[in-house]
Amino acid sequence: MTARSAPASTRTELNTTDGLAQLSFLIHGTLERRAGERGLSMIQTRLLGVLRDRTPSMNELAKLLVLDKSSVSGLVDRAERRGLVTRIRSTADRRAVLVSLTDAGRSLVVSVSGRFEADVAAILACLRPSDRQALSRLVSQVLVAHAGEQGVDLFG
Amino acid sequence: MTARSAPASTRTELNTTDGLAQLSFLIHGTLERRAGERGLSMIQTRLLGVLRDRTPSMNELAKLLVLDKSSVSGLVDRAERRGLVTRIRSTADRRAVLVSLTDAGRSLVVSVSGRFEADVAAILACLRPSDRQALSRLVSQVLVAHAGEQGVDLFG
DNA sequence: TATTGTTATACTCTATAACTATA
DNA sequence: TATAGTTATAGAGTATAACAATA
Repeated sequence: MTARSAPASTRTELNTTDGLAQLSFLIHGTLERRAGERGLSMIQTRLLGVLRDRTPSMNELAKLLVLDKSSVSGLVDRAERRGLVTRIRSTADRRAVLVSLTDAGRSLVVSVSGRFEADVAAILACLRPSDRQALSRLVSQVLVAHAGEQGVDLFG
Repeated sequence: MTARSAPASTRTELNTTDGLAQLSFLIHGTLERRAGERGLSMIQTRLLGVLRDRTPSMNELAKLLVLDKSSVSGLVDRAERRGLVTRIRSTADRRAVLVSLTDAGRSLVVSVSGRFEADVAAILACLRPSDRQALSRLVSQVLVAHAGEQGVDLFG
Protein backbone atom coordinates (compact mmCIF):
# COMPACT_ATOMS: atom_id res chain seq x y z
CA MET A 1 0.00 0.00 0.00
CA THR A 2 2.66 2.44 -0.98
CA ALA A 3 1.68 5.99 -1.86
CA ARG A 4 2.39 5.43 -5.52
CA SER A 5 0.58 8.39 -6.97
CA ALA A 6 0.30 10.77 -4.04
CA PRO A 7 0.39 14.43 -4.91
CA ALA A 8 3.32 16.11 -3.20
CA SER A 9 1.06 18.13 -0.94
CA THR A 10 -0.33 15.06 0.80
CA ARG A 11 2.74 12.88 0.68
CA THR A 12 3.61 13.26 4.34
CA GLU A 13 0.07 12.32 5.32
CA LEU A 14 0.07 9.23 3.13
CA ASN A 15 3.44 8.13 4.36
CA THR A 16 2.14 8.22 7.90
CA THR A 17 -0.83 6.06 7.00
CA ASP A 18 1.39 3.77 4.98
CA GLY A 19 3.84 3.32 7.83
CA LEU A 20 1.13 2.72 10.38
CA ALA A 21 -0.49 0.18 8.10
CA GLN A 22 2.80 -1.64 7.68
CA LEU A 23 3.44 -1.65 11.42
CA SER A 24 -0.08 -2.94 12.02
CA PHE A 25 0.45 -5.87 9.69
CA LEU A 26 3.80 -6.60 11.25
CA ILE A 27 2.18 -6.84 14.67
CA HIS A 28 -0.85 -8.75 13.44
CA GLY A 29 1.46 -11.22 11.73
CA THR A 30 3.45 -11.59 14.93
CA LEU A 31 0.41 -12.80 16.85
CA GLU A 32 -0.63 -15.02 13.96
CA ARG A 33 2.77 -16.69 14.00
CA ARG A 34 2.90 -17.12 17.77
CA ALA A 35 -0.59 -18.59 17.82
CA GLY A 36 0.24 -20.83 14.87
CA GLU A 37 3.21 -22.23 16.77
CA ARG A 38 0.72 -23.53 19.32
CA GLY A 39 -1.66 -24.80 16.66
CA LEU A 40 -4.10 -21.93 17.08
CA SER A 41 -5.74 -19.96 14.29
CA MET A 42 -6.48 -16.28 14.88
CA ILE A 43 -10.15 -16.97 15.48
CA GLN A 44 -9.40 -19.77 17.96
CA THR A 45 -7.00 -17.40 19.70
CA ARG A 46 -9.67 -14.74 19.87
CA LEU A 47 -12.15 -17.27 21.21
CA LEU A 48 -9.80 -18.25 24.03
CA GLY A 49 -8.92 -14.59 24.64
CA VAL A 50 -12.56 -13.62 25.02
CA LEU A 51 -13.11 -16.49 27.45
CA ARG A 52 -10.24 -15.39 29.70
CA ASP A 53 -12.51 -13.35 31.88
CA ARG A 54 -15.99 -14.41 30.79
CA THR A 55 -18.25 -17.47 30.57
CA PRO A 56 -20.66 -16.30 27.91
CA SER A 57 -23.50 -18.13 26.21
CA MET A 58 -23.12 -19.19 22.58
CA ASN A 59 -25.29 -16.25 21.65
CA GLU A 60 -23.15 -13.75 23.55
CA LEU A 61 -20.05 -15.33 22.06
CA ALA A 62 -21.42 -14.79 18.57
CA LYS A 63 -21.87 -11.10 19.35
CA LEU A 64 -18.43 -10.77 20.94
CA LEU A 65 -16.71 -12.42 17.97
CA VAL A 66 -19.04 -10.88 15.37
CA LEU A 67 -19.87 -14.28 13.92
CA ASP A 68 -23.06 -16.12 13.08
CA LYS A 69 -24.24 -18.47 15.82
CA SER A 70 -23.75 -21.43 13.49
CA SER A 71 -20.11 -20.42 12.99
CA VAL A 72 -19.66 -20.29 16.76
CA SER A 73 -21.14 -23.78 17.06
CA GLY A 74 -18.41 -25.17 14.83
CA LEU A 75 -15.69 -23.05 16.43
CA VAL A 76 -16.60 -24.27 19.92
CA ASP A 77 -16.97 -27.84 18.63
CA ARG A 78 -13.35 -27.84 17.44
CA ALA A 79 -12.02 -26.12 20.56
CA GLU A 80 -13.95 -28.54 22.76
CA ARG A 81 -12.63 -31.52 20.79
CA ARG A 82 -9.12 -30.25 21.61
CA GLY A 83 -9.97 -29.91 25.28
CA LEU A 84 -9.60 -26.12 25.35
CA VAL A 85 -13.17 -25.19 26.28
CA THR A 86 -16.23 -26.87 27.77
CA ARG A 87 -19.95 -26.42 27.20
CA ILE A 88 -22.12 -26.02 30.29
CA ARG A 89 -25.91 -26.17 30.10
CA SER A 90 -27.34 -23.07 31.74
CA THR A 91 -29.66 -23.74 34.67
CA ALA A 92 -31.26 -20.31 34.48
CA ASP A 93 -32.37 -20.69 30.84
CA ARG A 94 -32.36 -24.29 29.76
CA ARG A 95 -32.06 -23.33 26.10
CA ALA A 96 -28.73 -21.62 26.70
CA VAL A 97 -25.24 -23.13 26.69
CA LEU A 98 -22.36 -21.42 28.49
CA VAL A 99 -18.81 -21.75 27.23
CA SER A 100 -15.90 -21.89 29.65
CA LEU A 101 -12.13 -22.18 29.34
CA THR A 102 -10.54 -25.39 30.59
CA ASP A 103 -7.24 -25.28 32.47
CA ALA A 104 -5.50 -26.38 29.28
CA GLY A 105 -7.22 -23.62 27.30
CA ARG A 106 -6.31 -21.01 29.89
CA SER A 107 -2.68 -22.01 30.05
CA LEU A 108 -2.51 -21.99 26.26
CA VAL A 109 -3.92 -18.49 25.86
CA VAL A 110 -1.75 -17.17 28.69
CA SER A 111 1.30 -18.61 26.98
CA VAL A 112 0.45 -17.21 23.56
CA SER A 113 -0.45 -13.76 24.83
CA GLY A 114 2.67 -13.62 26.99
CA ARG A 115 4.91 -14.41 24.07
CA PHE A 116 3.07 -11.96 21.87
CA GLU A 117 3.47 -9.17 24.40
CA ALA A 118 7.16 -9.94 24.61
CA ASP A 119 7.36 -9.81 20.82
CA VAL A 120 5.75 -6.39 20.69
CA ALA A 121 8.00 -5.17 23.48
CA ALA A 122 10.98 -6.44 21.49
CA ILE A 123 9.78 -4.62 18.40
CA LEU A 124 9.61 -1.41 20.45
CA ALA A 125 12.97 -1.99 22.11
CA CYS A 126 14.72 -0.10 19.32
CA LEU A 127 13.19 3.14 20.62
CA ARG A 128 14.70 5.25 23.36
CA PRO A 129 12.53 5.19 26.50
CA SER A 130 11.41 8.76 25.93
CA ASP A 131 10.40 7.92 22.36
CA ARG A 132 8.58 4.82 23.53
CA GLN A 133 6.68 6.97 25.97
CA ALA A 134 5.87 9.47 23.24
CA LEU A 135 4.61 6.67 21.01
CA SER A 136 2.50 5.32 23.84
CA ARG A 137 0.92 8.71 24.38
CA LEU A 138 0.13 9.20 20.68
CA VAL A 139 -1.31 5.70 20.29
CA SER A 140 -3.47 6.16 23.37
CA GLN A 141 -4.72 9.44 22.00
CA VAL A 142 -5.77 7.77 18.74
CA LEU A 143 -7.40 4.86 20.53
CA VAL A 144 -9.37 7.09 22.86
CA ALA A 145 -10.65 9.10 19.93
CA HIS A 146 -11.83 5.88 18.26
CA ALA A 147 -12.99 3.98 21.32
CA GLY A 148 -16.33 3.16 19.76
CA GLU A 149 -14.99 1.89 16.46
CA GLN A 150 -12.57 -0.71 17.72
CA GLY A 151 -15.11 -3.36 17.07
CA VAL A 152 -13.74 -6.54 18.50
CA ASP A 153 -11.43 -5.92 21.39
CA LEU A 154 -9.12 -8.83 20.64
CA PHE A 155 -8.53 -10.01 24.14
CA GLY A 156 -11.31 -8.04 25.75
CA MET B 1 -4.65 -8.43 25.72
CA THR B 2 -4.79 -6.17 28.73
CA ALA B 3 -1.89 -6.19 31.17
CA ARG B 4 -3.88 -8.05 33.77
CA SER B 5 -1.09 -9.21 36.00
CA ALA B 6 1.75 -6.89 35.12
CA PRO B 7 4.04 -6.00 37.97
CA ALA B 8 3.95 -2.27 38.59
CA SER B 9 7.52 -1.82 37.41
CA THR B 10 6.71 -2.91 33.86
CA ARG B 11 3.20 -1.58 33.59
CA THR B 12 4.07 1.37 31.38
CA GLU B 13 5.93 -0.93 29.01
CA LEU B 14 3.02 -3.34 28.76
CA ASN B 15 0.57 -0.56 28.26
CA THR B 16 2.53 0.57 25.25
CA THR B 17 2.51 -2.88 23.71
CA ASP B 18 -1.15 -3.26 24.58
CA GLY B 19 -2.04 0.02 22.94
CA LEU B 20 -0.04 -0.68 19.85
CA ALA B 21 -1.62 -4.13 19.57
CA GLN B 22 -5.08 -2.62 19.84
CA LEU B 23 -4.30 0.01 17.22
CA SER B 24 -2.91 -2.67 14.93
CA PHE B 25 -6.09 -4.70 15.14
CA LEU B 26 -8.18 -1.62 14.58
CA ILE B 27 -6.28 -0.89 11.37
CA HIS B 28 -6.22 -4.50 10.23
CA GLY B 29 -9.95 -4.74 10.80
CA THR B 30 -10.46 -1.55 8.82
CA LEU B 31 -8.90 -3.07 5.72
CA GLU B 32 -10.77 -6.31 6.26
CA ARG B 33 -14.05 -4.43 6.37
CA ARG B 34 -13.32 -2.28 3.32
CA ALA B 35 -12.23 -5.31 1.32
CA GLY B 36 -15.27 -7.24 2.50
CA GLU B 37 -17.55 -4.47 1.24
CA ARG B 38 -16.23 -5.25 -2.24
CA GLY B 39 -16.52 -8.99 -1.73
CA LEU B 40 -12.79 -9.49 -1.19
CA SER B 41 -11.19 -11.62 1.51
CA MET B 42 -7.86 -10.51 2.94
CA ILE B 43 -5.96 -13.06 0.89
CA GLN B 44 -7.72 -12.05 -2.33
CA THR B 45 -6.91 -8.44 -1.48
CA ARG B 46 -3.27 -9.32 -0.94
CA LEU B 47 -3.24 -11.24 -4.21
CA LEU B 48 -4.52 -8.22 -6.12
CA GLY B 49 -2.17 -5.93 -4.19
CA VAL B 50 0.86 -8.01 -5.08
CA LEU B 51 -0.18 -7.98 -8.75
CA ARG B 52 -0.44 -4.19 -8.86
CA ASP B 53 3.12 -3.81 -10.04
CA ARG B 54 4.11 -7.36 -10.99
CA THR B 55 3.17 -10.22 -13.32
CA PRO B 56 4.68 -13.13 -11.42
CA SER B 57 4.54 -16.85 -12.16
CA MET B 58 2.42 -19.07 -9.93
CA ASN B 59 5.60 -20.17 -8.24
CA GLU B 60 6.74 -16.60 -7.52
CA LEU B 61 3.24 -15.80 -6.30
CA ALA B 62 3.42 -18.67 -3.83
CA LYS B 63 6.65 -17.24 -2.41
CA LEU B 64 5.28 -13.69 -2.29
CA LEU B 65 2.13 -14.78 -0.47
CA VAL B 66 3.86 -17.47 1.61
CA LEU B 67 1.42 -20.12 0.45
CA ASP B 68 1.72 -23.57 -1.04
CA LYS B 69 1.53 -23.62 -4.84
CA SER B 70 -1.68 -25.66 -4.64
CA SER B 71 -3.26 -22.96 -2.48
CA VAL B 72 -2.28 -20.38 -5.08
CA SER B 73 -3.86 -22.49 -7.81
CA GLY B 74 -7.21 -22.33 -6.05
CA LEU B 75 -6.80 -18.67 -5.13
CA VAL B 76 -6.09 -17.70 -8.74
CA ASP B 77 -8.90 -19.98 -9.97
CA ARG B 78 -11.43 -18.08 -7.89
CA ALA B 79 -10.01 -14.65 -8.81
CA GLU B 80 -9.98 -15.61 -12.47
CA ARG B 81 -13.56 -16.86 -12.30
CA ARG B 82 -14.50 -13.40 -11.02
CA GLY B 83 -12.63 -11.71 -13.86
CA LEU B 84 -10.04 -10.07 -11.59
CA VAL B 85 -6.91 -11.78 -12.93
CA THR B 86 -5.84 -13.73 -16.02
CA ARG B 87 -3.42 -16.60 -16.55
CA ILE B 88 -0.86 -16.22 -19.32
CA ARG B 89 1.25 -19.13 -20.51
CA SER B 90 4.91 -18.13 -20.40
CA THR B 91 6.69 -18.31 -23.74
CA ALA B 92 10.14 -18.41 -22.14
CA ASP B 93 9.40 -21.50 -20.01
CA ARG B 94 6.40 -23.39 -21.27
CA ARG B 95 5.80 -24.98 -17.88
CA ALA B 96 5.27 -21.60 -16.25
CA VAL B 97 2.04 -19.59 -15.97
CA LEU B 98 2.12 -15.84 -15.40
CA VAL B 99 -0.67 -14.10 -13.49
CA SER B 100 -1.79 -10.63 -14.43
CA LEU B 101 -4.39 -8.18 -13.12
CA THR B 102 -7.34 -7.42 -15.39
CA ASP B 103 -8.69 -3.89 -15.69
CA ALA B 104 -11.51 -4.89 -13.35
CA GLY B 105 -9.04 -6.33 -10.86
CA ARG B 106 -6.90 -3.22 -10.98
CA SER B 107 -9.78 -0.85 -10.50
CA LEU B 108 -11.02 -2.96 -7.58
CA VAL B 109 -7.72 -2.97 -5.72
CA VAL B 110 -7.20 0.74 -6.39
CA SER B 111 -10.62 1.43 -4.96
CA VAL B 112 -10.13 -0.70 -1.84
CA SER B 113 -6.65 0.64 -1.10
CA GLY B 114 -7.79 4.21 -1.65
CA ARG B 115 -10.62 3.84 0.81
CA PHE B 116 -8.38 2.10 3.28
CA GLU B 117 -5.80 4.87 3.13
CA ALA B 118 -8.56 7.40 3.67
CA ASP B 119 -9.74 5.37 6.68
CA VAL B 120 -6.30 5.37 8.25
CA ALA B 121 -5.92 9.07 7.54
CA ALA B 122 -9.28 9.64 9.25
CA ILE B 123 -8.16 7.62 12.25
CA LEU B 124 -5.10 9.85 12.52
CA ALA B 125 -7.06 13.04 11.97
CA CYS B 126 -7.58 13.39 15.71
CA LEU B 127 -3.90 14.21 16.13
CA ARG B 128 -2.41 17.65 15.78
CA PRO B 129 -0.19 17.88 12.67
CA SER B 130 2.94 18.03 14.81
CA ASP B 131 1.84 14.92 16.71
CA ARG B 132 1.06 13.14 13.47
CA GLN B 133 4.53 13.95 12.29
CA ALA B 134 6.02 12.69 15.54
CA LEU B 135 4.04 9.46 15.21
CA SER B 136 5.21 9.08 11.64
CA ARG B 137 8.82 9.46 12.71
CA LEU B 138 8.50 6.91 15.53
CA VAL B 139 6.72 4.39 13.36
CA SER B 140 9.32 4.75 10.63
CA GLN B 141 12.05 4.22 13.18
CA VAL B 142 10.46 0.96 14.35
CA LEU B 143 9.89 -0.23 10.80
CA VAL B 144 13.44 0.50 9.72
CA ALA B 145 14.77 -1.43 12.70
CA HIS B 146 12.62 -4.41 11.71
CA ALA B 147 12.91 -4.17 7.96
CA GLY B 148 13.86 -7.81 7.59
CA GLU B 149 11.07 -9.20 9.75
CA GLN B 150 8.10 -7.65 8.04
CA GLY B 151 7.53 -10.84 6.15
CA VAL B 152 4.84 -10.17 3.64
CA ASP B 153 4.73 -6.58 2.55
CA LEU B 154 0.98 -6.38 2.17
CA PHE B 155 0.82 -4.34 -0.96
CA GLY B 156 4.42 -4.74 -1.89
C1' DT C 1 -44.60 -16.87 18.92
C1' DA C 2 -39.88 -15.76 19.87
C1' DT C 3 -35.30 -17.19 21.23
C1' DT C 4 -31.27 -20.49 21.78
C1' DG C 5 -28.59 -23.58 19.80
C1' DT C 6 -27.54 -27.36 16.35
C1' DT C 7 -27.43 -29.39 11.84
C1' DA C 8 -27.34 -29.58 6.68
C1' DT C 9 -25.34 -27.45 2.96
C1' DA C 10 -22.22 -24.71 0.28
C1' DC C 11 -18.30 -21.97 -0.41
C1' DT C 12 -13.43 -20.06 0.60
C1' DC C 13 -8.98 -21.05 2.14
C1' DT C 14 -5.20 -24.04 3.28
C1' DA C 15 -1.90 -28.08 3.07
C1' DT C 16 -0.23 -32.81 1.53
C1' DA C 17 0.26 -36.08 -1.93
C1' DA C 18 -0.10 -37.69 -6.49
C1' DC C 19 -0.14 -36.43 -11.07
C1' DT C 20 1.09 -34.15 -15.99
C1' DA C 21 4.00 -31.54 -18.83
C1' DT C 22 8.21 -29.38 -19.64
C1' DA C 23 13.19 -28.55 -18.71
C1' DT D 1 15.90 -36.13 -12.75
C1' DA D 2 14.11 -31.76 -11.38
C1' DT D 3 10.78 -28.04 -11.74
C1' DA D 4 6.03 -25.71 -12.74
C1' DG D 5 1.58 -26.25 -12.20
C1' DT D 6 -2.93 -28.81 -11.45
C1' DT D 7 -5.97 -32.00 -9.18
C1' DA D 8 -7.78 -35.01 -5.41
C1' DT D 9 -8.60 -34.98 -0.82
C1' DA D 10 -9.16 -33.43 3.88
C1' DG D 11 -9.98 -30.11 7.28
C1' DA D 12 -10.87 -25.22 9.33
C1' DG D 13 -13.76 -21.41 9.01
C1' DT D 14 -17.79 -18.87 7.42
C1' DA D 15 -22.86 -17.94 6.25
C1' DT D 16 -27.83 -19.21 5.14
C1' DA D 17 -31.68 -21.93 5.96
C1' DA D 18 -34.17 -25.39 8.34
C1' DC D 19 -34.80 -27.58 12.57
C1' DA D 20 -35.56 -28.90 17.85
C1' DA D 21 -36.11 -27.45 22.47
C1' DT D 22 -37.33 -24.03 25.62
C1' DA D 23 -39.32 -19.54 26.94
